[in-house]
Amino acid sequence: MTKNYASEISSPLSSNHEDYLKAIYLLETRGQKVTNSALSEYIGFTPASATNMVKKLAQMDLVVYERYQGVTLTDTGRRVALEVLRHHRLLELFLHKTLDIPWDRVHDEAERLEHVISESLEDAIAASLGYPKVDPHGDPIPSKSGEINHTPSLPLSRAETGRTYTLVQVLSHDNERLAYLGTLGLHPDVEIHLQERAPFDGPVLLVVAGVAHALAFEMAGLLQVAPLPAD
Amino acid sequence: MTKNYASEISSPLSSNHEDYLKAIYLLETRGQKVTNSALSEYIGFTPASATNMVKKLAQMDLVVYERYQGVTLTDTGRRVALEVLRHHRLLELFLHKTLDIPWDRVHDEAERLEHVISESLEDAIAASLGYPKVDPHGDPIPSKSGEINHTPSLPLSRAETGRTYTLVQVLSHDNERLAYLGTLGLHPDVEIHLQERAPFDGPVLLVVAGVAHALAFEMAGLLQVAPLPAD
DNA sequence: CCTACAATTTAGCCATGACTAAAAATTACG
DNA sequence: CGTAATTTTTAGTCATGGCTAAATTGTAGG
Repeated sequence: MTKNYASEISSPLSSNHEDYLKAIYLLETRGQKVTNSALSEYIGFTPASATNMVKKLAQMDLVVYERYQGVTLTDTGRRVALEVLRHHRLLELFLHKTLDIPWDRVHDEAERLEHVISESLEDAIAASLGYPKVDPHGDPIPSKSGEINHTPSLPLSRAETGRTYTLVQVLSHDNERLAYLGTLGLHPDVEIHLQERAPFDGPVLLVVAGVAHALAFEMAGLLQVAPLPAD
Repeated sequence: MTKNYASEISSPLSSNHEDYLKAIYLLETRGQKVTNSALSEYIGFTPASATNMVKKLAQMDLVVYERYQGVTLTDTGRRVALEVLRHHRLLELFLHKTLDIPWDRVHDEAERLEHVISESLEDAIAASLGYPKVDPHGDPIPSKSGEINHTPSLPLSRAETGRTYTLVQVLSHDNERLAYLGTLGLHPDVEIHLQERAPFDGPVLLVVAGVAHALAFEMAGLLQVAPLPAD
């Protein structure tokens, strides 16, 4: 299990180290400052444990940490986080496409597998999938060198009525929600016609594959869409 | 990662627990009594560590352990060992067939993956492979209910000269040895004609796919063969 | 600007499971 | 059958990384 980032790092990283780094990355992406309590809530440990771990990550130069001020990834830390995220998303797609595992069940499995696959297995998986760019939820898969490109998109809840969009990304890892959305045919790449929006952030009326559905406002906020090219 | 054996077991098992149980199973299969030092050597820890762990496994009713007398699997312990072994061998075959990973590189990968795949992923893998009976080395894959059938076979080093055999199993996990055997075309299911044997456990002359090779006695001892049905 | 409240960190505890060194039991041989 | 050599276990240490409770720091409102 020689890792790509192995050369840059003093001591080997546990699954937990990797989970923390991944969490910090994802929280940083959300924009706000990453406090230890936000981090602890995200990973499901107590704030004290997060402080503890963050200190260790700082010693390894994976994060910059100043007491009471929150935490930031270093370049090396970001490399690690992106590698884990690459593993995760490649695995999700692989499980979905190669083993027909429904998109609402790939996350938990990938969550464990991501920490134990070797670089060469990662490569083999990427090759067998044709070097894909997004996972089954439309989340971008970082490249081997750590680049990640976010396709421009907007939440369906803010889109214009009367227009047709392509669904590019579903911002949820909640199994039940995903299963529900799946029953409506709402997967990335599907076309959605936005028929009507109730006022005051009310539900949304949309048409997918000729069938009309009502969707709660907050649910529509999870659906990132892009206008059709010729629209 | 709800395990099949979960219902029978008090506390969850770590990867290490599973590795110990698997090792005990494999050593038991070899026939001799499983001492803690044999066990410790097999798994690569000190004898003291093995004693330590064996005590814990005994508390969990996974093994029967009597001081200075070695260790034996209970029925539950054997169930766990066979489940891990099933994971391992299914994964080896899956990596080999689905991702074209050479047979001399599947072992180490499977060694880590076996501890983290869910029962449902195990099922999906087994189904996608058509419920196979053996892994790429010819080792039998235990069934979901814990049955395992050893095809009758004999080591090539004890076979009769002048006859043709089917290679059914290669008893080695050493990467280099496997790679070497692979270059000779020696994979399970291949036909081997045993041409000649040097006396006093000397090398063996055999023909594989029309090509003659000399093989050291000990290497031939790793090749389990069965006589051709009509021979 | 000072106090009260919330967020954060520290201190100290626990379980896990490796290790070494010393003690105890077993085995083997004269 | 008793003693020496070997095997095995025990005792005690360490690192990891979670936890709770207490102390500290930051922040917001009067």
